[in-house]
Formats: sequence, structure tokens, C-alpha cells
Amino acid sequence: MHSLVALTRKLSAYSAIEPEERKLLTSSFGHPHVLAPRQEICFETDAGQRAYLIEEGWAFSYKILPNGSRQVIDIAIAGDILGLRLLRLRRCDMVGAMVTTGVLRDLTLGGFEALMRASPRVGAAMQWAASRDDGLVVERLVDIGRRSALQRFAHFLLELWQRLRLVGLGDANGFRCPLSQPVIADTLGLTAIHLNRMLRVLRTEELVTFRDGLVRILNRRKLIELAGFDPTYLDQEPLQIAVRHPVLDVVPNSIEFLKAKSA
Amino acid sequence: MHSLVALTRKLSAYSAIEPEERKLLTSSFGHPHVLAPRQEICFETDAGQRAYLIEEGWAFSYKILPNGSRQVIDIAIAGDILGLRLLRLRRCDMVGAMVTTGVLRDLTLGGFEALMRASPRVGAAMQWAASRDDGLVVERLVDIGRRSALQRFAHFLLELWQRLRLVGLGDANGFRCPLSQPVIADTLGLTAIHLNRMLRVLRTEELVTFRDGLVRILNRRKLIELAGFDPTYLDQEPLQIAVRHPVLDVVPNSIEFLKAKSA
DNA sequence: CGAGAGCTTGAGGCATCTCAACGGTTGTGG
DNA sequence: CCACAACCGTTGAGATGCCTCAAGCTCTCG
Repeated sequence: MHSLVALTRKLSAYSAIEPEERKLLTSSFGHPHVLAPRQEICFETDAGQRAYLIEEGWAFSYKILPNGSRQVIDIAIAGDILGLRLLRLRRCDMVGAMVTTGVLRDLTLGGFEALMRASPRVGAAMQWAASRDDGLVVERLVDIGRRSALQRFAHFLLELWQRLRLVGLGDANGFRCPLSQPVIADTLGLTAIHLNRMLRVLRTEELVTFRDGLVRILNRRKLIELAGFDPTYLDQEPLQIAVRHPVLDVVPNSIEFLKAKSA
Repeated sequence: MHSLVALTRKLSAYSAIEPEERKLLTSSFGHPHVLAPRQEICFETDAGQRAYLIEEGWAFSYKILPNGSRQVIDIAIAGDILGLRLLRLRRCDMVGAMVTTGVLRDLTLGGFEALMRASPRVGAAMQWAASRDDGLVVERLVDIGRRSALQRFAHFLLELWQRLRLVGLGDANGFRCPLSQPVIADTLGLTAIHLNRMLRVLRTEELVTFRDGLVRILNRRKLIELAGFDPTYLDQEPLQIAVRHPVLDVVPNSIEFLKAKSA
């Protein structure tokens, strides 16, 4: 039975997972269950919080502000654990939802701690994965705080590409991405309208296309340059992305570009 | 000797720390050393990464982008551990620096894991603190992504206030804050100029004053309303009313002591 | 006494938001 | 089978929040 394929691949980027370790891993989680698109994921239970391993499909977590705006916290793909951060907290401060149909497994604090005790080696790999995912949030902070909308989007796509490749999804040319523009916009602190315009820039510059849930990276080198993408924070070997490149000092002015095109 | 006062207070918000547990904690860290303002904090060593417990003083970590702009990741106060996230990563992706003179203790992965093994109870408290600090980064993401500059700043001040109170700093009226406006601006994804204007608004609205490193909250209720501040994510009891210490800084000053000793 | 850093204010520009509109697709219930 | 709602993607026009550039002040430190 093919259980925990994605998680195993992810952890293998840190240390090899032996068959018996994989069994141990599996027994730490609850049984798989299927969720429909848009279905809500609840992290709160009577006895503490609960996290979820995404075995398959896409999900995300977010916060809603009093004024109704939404900020997406993480995009979770296969092999990711959503809500791990909440396990030791007494109160839950975010909500989750499915993007696509997906297969999830529960993880409780008890299960997680039992895993740590049973195998420090696998435990270390899980902690590594958690630390890496923290790094993703930190990089998103840098994105939103200090990068332009166009750079943010480019950076986001490159990151997603690397993450997907790590768990065996996507290929050297691009990847499937079921995220809607509103969700991506709320991830990057933009409006869907503006994100859409940035997408047009990426398309007309022949860097990326994104249609029908399929992202194609047309010019990887220029995209990396544009985004100022340095994959160090992913703590993984770059997969199908060349190493580092000199970064552009001057970022193309997207608005001028749009004006020129429409004139 | 008064070691780990702040950390002990912080952890006590999760579970009581017994004297022998405190000794164990102390032995998990390196010896205290003093750093000067602006001094850089390096997380990389030959053998893996190293984190730092702030015993006293203020520090922060940040990333610099290719275009020279800076994004501050965390502001660390007494009792915080800077760089904990990096311990299990193979590559370091950020830098640290002191704001004030401060007293730090090293923490290695080995020390951290030994602590976990020696006392699961204290280990759990440390993990709780780490999860809570993750929550701070997440809330910063929401700040920068979806709140206006004024709200961001107000939210930041309220958060800082709560954090400081948790480790026994500040009082019911405000707190000492040695952060410069450029540092706060780089934390909130703003320019120092604009931050300054927002500060003026808070002042003229009679919500907050911030002069000579002293923040006074003049109208807590309105400030909370303005910021849309919901302290759930801090996972601590709100501490704005109880006035235990009429004086501002109650953590004993060991800097002078250490300076005298090393001289 | 000069250099560097922080704080403050003004004026103008532009990146992004808001409001508005339209077409396509999907799902649903009459 | 059609009507309708809900959501998404796309584009235009105008408004604005924040940035950039510029300047002057204070304070500390060497």
C-alpha cells in the first residue's frame, strides 16, 4: 500500500527513511480520509489541537480580519503537515480549507510525541521538515514586506515549483497548480485584480504561462533574476533549477510596461 | 545567581518550572557573554547552527535583499531564543544583530536535544515557547499583508507590550523600547519616514507617545480597536491590567556585573 | 569639529487598491 | 432543460496610501 509517499520523499531530503521507520510513521497518524474542495479543516478538538498530514491534494490555512480581508498563512501540498504549529498551543488562531479534493490523516500531539520517543531519527527528520516550513513563512514575510508585486509572484512560483519537485510533483518545465488567483493574491498580500495584471506581465514577457491550472516556466533564468530567488532557505538541493545567478539591479517597471502595451 | 530569569518567567506561562528544572535548563545553555549594541550575531558554526538565548537586552534577526532593502524577521527580548528555527537546518539564511547591550547564552542542537531527553516537561515548555514564537511571525505576516500602516504599527506596539509583560518588563502604562524607527519600519515592511508619520498620528490622536525610548499607551481601548488586536495568538493571559510592579524594568541588571567581572 | 545615525517634515510620484463591468464555467434546483 | 447563482478570470479608469527624494535638526562619538 502506498501510504505516506509524499511525506517519505520530503523527509528523505534530510535523511533516508527505512521501511520499518515508514511503518512507524504511518502508525503515528490517524487513518486517511477524503475531503472535498472548499471543505473546511478544523484544528480544534475537545482534547487539544489536531494537525493534518496532506497525503494528496492541496490545502491552505488562513486568518480572517475584522474588516473581512483574508491572509493565507501556508499553502500545503502533498507531504506537508498543516497546523503542526498549533499542537502545543492552547488556543487556535487560524482556519484551514481544502483547495482540491484531498486525502488527509490526523496527527495529535500524543501521536507526534510518541513518534519522537519511538524513533529519534525520524523525529529529527520531522523536526527538520517543521523548521523548513517555518522558513517558508519567514520568506513569505520577506516577500510581502520587501518585494514588489511582480517579484513576489515570481518568487512564489519558483518556491512552489521547488517544493513540488521535492515530493515528486511537477517536472522541469512547470507544474500543475489548482490555486485560484484570489487564493494566491491573499497569500501574497495583493488583490486578485493586481495579481492578474502581474500574471499578464509574466506572460507577455514570456517568462511564465498559467492557464487551466497549469504553470509553465518559459524562462527559468530570467524568472530567477527577476524574483531575486535564492533557494538557500528551502534547505534542499535545487531540482531542475540552475544554481545562483547574478541578480538584476533594476527590476522592470511593470506599470510602464502595461501602459506601453495598451498604447 | 539570577540566571534565566526571563526564560523561566516565559516558560512559567505554560507550566511551572521547579528549581531543579531551572538548573537543568541553565546547564543546557553555554555561559553568558556580553554583546555591544549593533554587534552582529552569527548563527553559523563549523558544526551546525547555533541559537542564542537573550538573557537581557534586545536583539533582532533579519534578511538583506539583493537591492539592499532589509526585512526584520524577529525582535527578540529577554527570554527569547533567537535562531532556534535554524538549529536543524543545514544552511543559514539570516543574520542577527544586537539593538542594545545584552547578555546572551549559546544553544546548540546537542544542548537542546539533551534538554528534551533529560526533562520532557521542560522540553514541552520549550516547544510551546517555540510554537508561540512561530505564531508571532505568522501574525506579522497578517500585519504586513492585510493591515494598513497605522494598524500595523498599533498592532506591533500592543504585541510588544504583551510580550514584555510576560517576562516582567513594562507596566500597565507602557514599556521601555530601545528600537529605532528604522528597525521598526523594516519589521513592518514600511519606510522609516512613513512609520514616523504614523507615529505622529498615534500621538496627535492621543493613543500612544514614544519618546526617548519610552512607549506610553494613553488609550488602550481605542488602540486595540484601531489595530484589530486579538491576543489569542499570543497564547497567554492578557496582562494589561494587573500592576504587579510599579517600576518599569524589573529584571535585575547583570550587564554591569558581567562587565566588571570580565574587566 | 566632523561623521554618522536617528528623528522630523515637505513635496511629488507611482505602485497598488477600489470601483465597475463583462464573459465563461460550474453546479443546482425548478 | 433552462434559469440562476456563485465563482473565476480579465480589463478599464480613477483614487490613494505609501514611497522617494530632499533637507534640516539633534545627539553621540571619535
